[in-house]
Amino acid sequence: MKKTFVKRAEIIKALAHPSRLAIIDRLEKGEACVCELQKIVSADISTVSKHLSLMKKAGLVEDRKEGLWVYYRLKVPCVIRFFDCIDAVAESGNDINNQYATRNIQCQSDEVDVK
Amino acid sequence: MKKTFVKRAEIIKALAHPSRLAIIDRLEKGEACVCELQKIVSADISTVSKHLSLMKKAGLVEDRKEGLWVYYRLKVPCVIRFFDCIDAVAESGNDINNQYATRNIQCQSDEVDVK
DNA sequence: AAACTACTTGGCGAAACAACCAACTATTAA
DNA sequence: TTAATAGTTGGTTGTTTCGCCAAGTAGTTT
Repeated sequence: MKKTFVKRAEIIKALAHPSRLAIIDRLEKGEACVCELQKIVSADISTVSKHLSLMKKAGLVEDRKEGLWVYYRLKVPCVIRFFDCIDAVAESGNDINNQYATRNIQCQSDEVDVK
Repeated sequence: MKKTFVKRAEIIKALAHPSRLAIIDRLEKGEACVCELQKIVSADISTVSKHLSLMKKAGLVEDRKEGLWVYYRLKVPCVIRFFDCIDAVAESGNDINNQYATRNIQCQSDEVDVK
């Protein structure tokens, strides 16, 4: 398995959780302390902390300590842009006549499977 | 937890595996039968089949049967574009002095250059 | 100093995931 | 009809992930 795919999967896995996506969504607006993020995902603070250290390890966020608080922020904000595409996947879920004129596949769209 | 995040996580999870990323990479070039994809990921064909049905369930791919073969293709090709960003995360991984001026958001880091 | 707050880490049980093998369906070929 | 090929599905086993609790660290306040 090519190393690139392993590395990519590692990072994508760090995105693949509702709470972590909610955290990222919040961080798009700027940095936040763990205590604030906890309120957003409403889980135990230790759980939130683990989500954050996982994302930090993956390179998605960085942190900064100030007094009693630890502030997290997005490290590579481009991830946000991706959600439009992900939402498009979600949308296409029920769309049977979904044609992607884009190069993609020279598929005969009459073969679209019916669920 | 907002429903959007759950749905997004479901789709992103379907991307979060090296073999599945390798498959998507291949499908960018056009549809392929399971037998071809198996060669690429070199796993048992049943394993590959399960990866595919998982991605199909998530709405990432569609299939088409022809004779003895089942051809899979990307359903929403935009996912491919995301990998540039993911690779940027990978690149930034060891960069300790990666400052996004606190607010990090307005930064044009979307332009972060890869490879 | 002790008490308090914000956070991290270790550990545990439950659930989800991954990969294989075996058995099955479906189509084609002999 | 029998055999062969392509793929899917069920079952098992081992691994990873998740979320909580309990305990620990590190600053802050009194």
